[in-house]
Amino acid sequence: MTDTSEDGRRVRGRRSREAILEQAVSLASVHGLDGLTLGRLATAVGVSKSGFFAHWRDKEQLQLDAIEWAARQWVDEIVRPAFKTPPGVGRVIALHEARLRFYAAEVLPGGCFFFAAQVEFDDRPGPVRERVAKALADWLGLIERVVKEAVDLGELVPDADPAQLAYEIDALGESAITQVRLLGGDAVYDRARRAVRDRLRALTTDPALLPED
Amino acid sequence: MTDTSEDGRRVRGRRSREAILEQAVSLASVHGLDGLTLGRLATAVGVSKSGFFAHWRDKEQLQLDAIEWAARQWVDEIVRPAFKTPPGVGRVIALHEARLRFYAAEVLPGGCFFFAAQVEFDDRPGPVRERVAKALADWLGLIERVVKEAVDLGELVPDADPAQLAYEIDALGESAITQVRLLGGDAVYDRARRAVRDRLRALTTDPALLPED
DNA sequence: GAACTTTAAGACCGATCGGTCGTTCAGGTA
DNA sequence: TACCTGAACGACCGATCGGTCTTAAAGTTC
Repeated sequence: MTDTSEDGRRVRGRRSREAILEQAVSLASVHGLDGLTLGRLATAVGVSKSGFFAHWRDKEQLQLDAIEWAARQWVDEIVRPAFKTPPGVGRVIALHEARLRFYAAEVLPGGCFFFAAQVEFDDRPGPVRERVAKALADWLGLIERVVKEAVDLGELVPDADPAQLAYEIDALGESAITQVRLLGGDAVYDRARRAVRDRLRALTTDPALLPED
Repeated sequence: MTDTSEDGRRVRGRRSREAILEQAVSLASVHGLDGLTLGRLATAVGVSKSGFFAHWRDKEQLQLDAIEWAARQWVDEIVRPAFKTPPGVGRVIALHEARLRFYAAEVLPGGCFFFAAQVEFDDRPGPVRERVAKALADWLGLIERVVKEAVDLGELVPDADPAQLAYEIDALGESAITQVRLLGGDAVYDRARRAVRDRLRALTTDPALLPED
């Protein structure tokens, strides 16, 4: 019996498992990974609380799988679309703006799953924290690589520091979601967009590579 | 009997009230304003749970007062020291770096009280949310005014956009605390510092106003 | 159809949540 | 002394927390 068999029981199980995970990520983006209680999740999905334990050993396992699910979503909705833009400055901008579009589209009711998870677990040791840290490191590493590509292609000046720029681009994108949710106003997204464009404009070898305001 | 009387009972009450608030801000910086449970707080302060209700009607009132306390701390530890630097670009930098010093000094065990509160309450309606939103708006407004001062003094080019810069400076400072806590490494603070210096250097009328790297 | 596996439900557990109650005690007033 | 006020306590409340146990039902294998 292989993993790819079509055992009707396992198919059913996998479906409800995925339905639960999707709801879990949504709920966690609002209430946080800790505020994501089994009771809330159960009623939201329409499943009995004890039914969870057929799929996950305990809440922590559920949290870890929810992170995995959210990471996949992040790649699908942000990284992959942005990578349709060819390497270079354009791809750096595409990555940043794909993130802003993801926020603006309100894919998750709470705005940003990872942001909530980072703030929540940055000082609580354990596997969840480690997984969240890895997600952040991966994301920063990804930006850094895309920036480095642009440098290697000669589209950014050679002494542009990819790690430094990765920090700045992430920071300028991250703040948008909190400010939008707390203070409202579309101006925030414009500022986040403009900030990165201005920053890159100062470092690009050919201003024509950048879109106008 | 005036408010300034020295009724020993009220003096005692005020002292324990302040001791509780201080602990509350510390705990909330770690566990969040919601994870700040009365039981945890009680044992941390060494007070019985029910004793709280002599001072606060309910948990929400305690949360609101904790925010007030944290706001005062923010002013005392960051704004006031930075304002010793005279108006201009120097004060803009002083404000940003005072914040980073506040983080680096680990004044609060959880890093940043307001950051945690913002992420937690950005989508939960109620007075706590409104108070947190006000705190953010005040902080952004403060940066904006300090930037505007620098423009008016001619230290920044006239078309520098204070609101835009306020967004960027806040974002570049905010990200530091999460990254430091989650990934560690002092390089993060250096990046946050350098980011703002570079940004201002591009807009200043006199490079001598800015410190070297 | 019997044996077995997987998903899911219901009843229930001890712990903890925010909060109320009546009481005690220290400090101040008459 | 008698009385009053404010701070703080222990006991207790219903609700909910994460989690366990037993059982039923659906699907697969022989």
